[in-house]
Amino acid sequence: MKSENAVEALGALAQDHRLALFRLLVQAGERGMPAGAIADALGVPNSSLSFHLAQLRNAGLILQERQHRSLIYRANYPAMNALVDYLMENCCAGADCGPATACETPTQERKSA
Amino acid sequence: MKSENAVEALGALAQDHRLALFRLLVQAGERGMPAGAIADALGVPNSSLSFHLAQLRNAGLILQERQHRSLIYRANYPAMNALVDYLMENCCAGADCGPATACETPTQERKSA
DNA sequence: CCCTAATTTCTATTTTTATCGAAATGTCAT
DNA sequence: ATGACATTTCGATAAAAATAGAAATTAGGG
Repeated sequence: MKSENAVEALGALAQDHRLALFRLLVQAGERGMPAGAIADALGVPNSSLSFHLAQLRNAGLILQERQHRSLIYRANYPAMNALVDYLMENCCAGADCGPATACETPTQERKSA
Repeated sequence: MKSENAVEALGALAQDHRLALFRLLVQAGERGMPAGAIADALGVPNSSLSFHLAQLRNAGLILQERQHRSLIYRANYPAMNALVDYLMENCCAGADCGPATACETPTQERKSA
């Protein structure tokens, strides 16, 4: 992961509404949520929510998919993992300090886990 | 961890110089680094560095300690872990997706690990 | 004590970000 | 095609953050 991407991702998360939004999607899992339901859950006007969704999407932290009339958003777990790994890279000057996190979901299911 | 703290911490990390600075300290380990050495490593003017150090410190991500004439800064690993845990809390709608990260160092060494 | 070194605070300027109403877009149902 | 719904884009305003020089602070060495 490049520094620029990490800064962008962190910046996307560094805001009340967006942090709440991202965590909502993280907790919602692979199924995701439509924009309208998110707006209701957060109590943010549509236009504002749309702005924040775009920020998170630009940062690569969430994914968008159309389903009928709604746009469904879901967390990009690999991106989240990459960000956390970047933050903790080469942690602790070589001291043994536990494995890096990973959040694997059925759809992703690579070799590991 | 409260939402406010998380936003503050993420905001502190969402900036080129500060992200580089934090990662530098994360990698430096418990020994930490004096402000001057950090300024050299990052090529940032003292006054700017001081500003950024204060941001990270306010966010609780780094710790300060005086040693002779220098101020030594080091990463606050528990704070980093708490932030990551907050981000990933109740991840994946109950799907099994690996344990939360932890970065433990000799000085911290609590019950776990 | 005084001098030097390390770092921070002050101040002013520029750049970036958040907010939300109103209008535009795109999608489906009839 | 027409109407209704879900969501985004536009535009203007208000608020927050980054930058760096110069002055002030703090601690140690002689």
